[in-house]
Amino acid sequence: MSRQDGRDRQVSADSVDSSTATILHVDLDAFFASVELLDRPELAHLPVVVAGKSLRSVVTAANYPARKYGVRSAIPLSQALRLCPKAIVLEPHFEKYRYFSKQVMEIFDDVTPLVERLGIDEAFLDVSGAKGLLGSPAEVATLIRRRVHEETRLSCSVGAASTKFVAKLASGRAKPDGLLVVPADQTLSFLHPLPVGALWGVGAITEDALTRRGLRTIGDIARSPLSALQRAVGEATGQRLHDLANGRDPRSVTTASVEKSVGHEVTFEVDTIDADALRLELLRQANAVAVRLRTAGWVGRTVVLKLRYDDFTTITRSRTLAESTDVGRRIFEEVRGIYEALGRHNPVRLIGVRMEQLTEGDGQQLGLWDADESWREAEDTIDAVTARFGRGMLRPASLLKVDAPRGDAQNAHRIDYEPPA
DNA sequence: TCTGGGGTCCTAGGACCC
DNA sequence: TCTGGGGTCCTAGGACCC
Repeated sequence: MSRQDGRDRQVSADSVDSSTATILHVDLDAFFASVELLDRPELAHLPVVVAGKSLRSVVTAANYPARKYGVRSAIPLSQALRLCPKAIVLEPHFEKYRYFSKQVMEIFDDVTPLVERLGIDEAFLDVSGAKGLLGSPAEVATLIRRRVHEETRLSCSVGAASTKFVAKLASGRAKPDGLLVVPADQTLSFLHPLPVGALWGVGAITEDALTRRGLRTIGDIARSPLSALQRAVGEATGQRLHDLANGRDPRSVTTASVEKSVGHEVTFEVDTIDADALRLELLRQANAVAVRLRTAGWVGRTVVLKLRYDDFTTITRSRTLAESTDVGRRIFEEVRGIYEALGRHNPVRLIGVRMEQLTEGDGQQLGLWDADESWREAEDTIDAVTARFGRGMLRPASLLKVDAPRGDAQNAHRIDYEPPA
C-alpha cells in the first residue's frame, strides 16, 4: 500500500504499482465547512461546524479542529456545543455547495467519462481507460487532487483500489488531503484487520448484532460461514457482507441512475397538534413534490405520508393510485385523506410527503409553463389560500392572477392573489 | 437545548392469481 | 373438505448512507 498526504504530496504514489487499482473514490474533505472557510480563512484553524439555525438542527459538517473534540456530522448541534463550547457555528449555503460540487465534478469528467456521483461531495471514477493518456491510477489521482486544489482551493482525498468498496475505505483512511492506493493483491490484508463497522451497510445496530456473535473484524466476517451470517443479519445483507469481506464487490462504476422517489419533509421548531397547520404544510410539500416531478418529466403512483411524533416514533402510510400523477392537488388530496384516516394524533414533530413508483410522464403535460399546468398550480394555490383563510371567504378564481407566459420558466408559477379584507 | 433532510434497499405479511 | 407452491403487488417499518 502506498500513502500520500498533504506534506508529502508527490512522493509515495510512485512507490507502489497502482495498475490494478483502477477504481478511484474521490471525497472532498469536510466539504461544507471547507467551502464556508474559503470566505473566512481566518477561522480555518479554529473549530467550525456548519449547522442550521434551528434549535433542533444537527451538524452537517465539522472541520478537523472541531473533530478533535469529538464533533461529527449528524450529531445534534446542542451536543456539539457541549463537546466544544468554543465551536463557531456557520449556517449552510447549499447553492454555494452545488456550485463547487459542479466545478469538481467537471474536473472528474475531464479525466474519464466513467464518473459515478455519490451525493454532492464524492464520486467513483473508473480510470482503467486513462492509462495511456494520463498515466497510472496513482498518477491520475495525483492529477485530480492537484487540479481540485488549484481550481477550487478545496482539498480532497482519494482511494484507489480494484473495487468500489475498497476504494471508498481507502479514501476514508487517506483523509484529510491524502491518497491511498490498495493494489488488488493487498486487498485482503488491508480489509481483514478493520472493524466490522467499516463494512458498507453495517451501522450501529448491525455492528452490535455481529459483535455480540463474536464477529469483530472484517476478517472474522470473511471466515464466518455464510449461513450463520445470513441468520444473523438477513439473507441479502449476509450475502453482501460475506462478499465484501472477501474482497468481492461486483458493482461497476455506473454513470446513470434512475430515481425511485422524490419527497420533502420538515421538522417543526415546536411540535404541533394544529390540524390546519399540518394540512397547510402537506399542501406546501405536495406542491413542491409535484413541481419536481413535472420538472423532471416524471409521474408517480404511490403517495406516502410520513409522521414523526413528539416521542420520536415514526410512521408511514401509503396509498397507490389507480393512475400516476404529477399534479400537486391530486397528491395533496390523497395525502390529506391518509392523514385524516389516521384519526387522533399526538403532537407532531415531523411531517413529510413522498412519491414513489416513478415513471416517465406520458408527454401530455408540456411542462410547467404550459397554460394548463399553470392553472393546476393556480388551483393548488387556491387551496393554500382557503386552507389559511377559510373556505367561503374567497372567490378564489376571481382573486387570482396567473402570470405564466408560455415558455417562461421563471414566471411559470408566480401566482398572485389578494388576501381577504 | 436530543436526534435534519435527501434518499436507497431489505424484510415480512397479506391479498390475490394460477 | 382440506390444502400445495410460486409469483406479483401492496403496505409498513427499519437500517443505512451522504
